[in-house]
Amino acid sequence: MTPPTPLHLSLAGQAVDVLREQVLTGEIPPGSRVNEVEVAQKLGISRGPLREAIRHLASEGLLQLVPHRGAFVPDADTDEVKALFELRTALECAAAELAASRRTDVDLVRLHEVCAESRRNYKTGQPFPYRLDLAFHQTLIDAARSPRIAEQVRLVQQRVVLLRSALDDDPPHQHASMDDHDELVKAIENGDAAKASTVMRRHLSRVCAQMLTSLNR
Amino acid sequence: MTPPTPLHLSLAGQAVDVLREQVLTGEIPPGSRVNEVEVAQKLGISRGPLREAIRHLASEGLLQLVPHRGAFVPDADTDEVKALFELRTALECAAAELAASRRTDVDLVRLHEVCAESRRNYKTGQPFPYRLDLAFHQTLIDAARSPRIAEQVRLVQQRVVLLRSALDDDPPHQHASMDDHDELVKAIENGDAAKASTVMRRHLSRVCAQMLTSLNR
DNA sequence: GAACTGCCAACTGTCGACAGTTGACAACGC
DNA sequence: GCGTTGTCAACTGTCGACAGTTGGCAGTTC
Repeated sequence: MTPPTPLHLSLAGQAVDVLREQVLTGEIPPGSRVNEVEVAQKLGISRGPLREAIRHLASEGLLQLVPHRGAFVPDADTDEVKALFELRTALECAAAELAASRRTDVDLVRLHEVCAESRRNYKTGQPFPYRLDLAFHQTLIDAARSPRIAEQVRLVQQRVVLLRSALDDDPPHQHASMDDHDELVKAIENGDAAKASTVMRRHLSRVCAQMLTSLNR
Repeated sequence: MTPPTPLHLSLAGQAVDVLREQVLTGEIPPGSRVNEVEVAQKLGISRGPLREAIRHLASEGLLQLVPHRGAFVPDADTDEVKALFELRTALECAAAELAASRRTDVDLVRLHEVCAESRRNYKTGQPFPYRLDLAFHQTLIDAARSPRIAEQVRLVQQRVVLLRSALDDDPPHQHASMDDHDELVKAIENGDAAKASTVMRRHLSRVCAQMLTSLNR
């Protein structure tokens, strides 16, 4: 039981969750417009809370607001991918450095576990699920113990997911990614911040390059 | 006259500007609450646009939302300062590296000019104005030519300004800061990304330490 | 006197309606 | 035919009012 728990999310909060899901899964495709009255009716709420939800998602970069025109799902674009990965690199390299000096034994166990699951999945011959890639980076971020950096990384990763859905990207090259991840864990385990940062940079640069290839075809 | 110019910022947009100013200058002091009806009346608008403005500022970190209680100006707090400067260091070090490899001659002129103005100000014996410090960092960020990083840096610096107003911080040590800035410009001029990053890290760590001292007294 | 209970005012969350703007299409002039 | 102008429907921006929640205060009980 949760006695005085306001598990009662506001309508705006619920709308944020639903809309975010629909945007990230591509249910609302990139480039399309979000009609306030239409969506509000569909969700069974009035325009007020929905507007708040839209503005919130816009602040996360999942929607673009145009005055008097409405909200649009941003489309993939080369410059945006580059700019986003420059930000992601700055954040995640810093996180990798911090993780190397702050990680606990529990963090290491978790990191190894994610890597192990990736290898198990690899043996099945199935494609590398984004879920596992995200899980790895999430675990690493947590090990860095820097709430503000973690917050920003989460937002950036969210936008990367959106970009992927926009350009139906191939799944990441599992073998290369797995090796990068393993090397990262090793560096973090050894407390080698410089190495961790270098590996992370190489890893992200590879992922970015792949997305740019997907974009230009 | 501005014929078809939509220089006509929406009421919500105007409210954002006014409120941001009031929060950053401490006119609405840290810890205090923003009453929707009261402020809306004062601004001569209804609660709708004001709510949007409040939510927007909350997404920038200048206000904290508490369900069913309202919006509060966040108060200074040691952990928050540390976490914020970890984020700022990650972003500005990356920016310094990028600036070292991307800066144009015009960028260098601008950077030198800001440094020169700081030295001129120093000779007058007046305290180091935040304006000059901000101008330097802003110029450096522009030279990095990374829009997403620039955007985040601006948000972080804004929160630093808020923290300063919260703990009526001493102005930065002009001499040390000026030296740091000069060294940074030199590294950027030489295209030495590693050096630029190192100097920036030292600079920010010094500024952070000073803020923490101000906080504990 | 301390703890509990029930009320109350203040405020936020939500709604429906009106006003202003935009983009598109049709009518018009050349 | 092509550019211009006028009109209109659709949509966003804004408003005022109602409903639900919160924290505090008075009253009650032990």
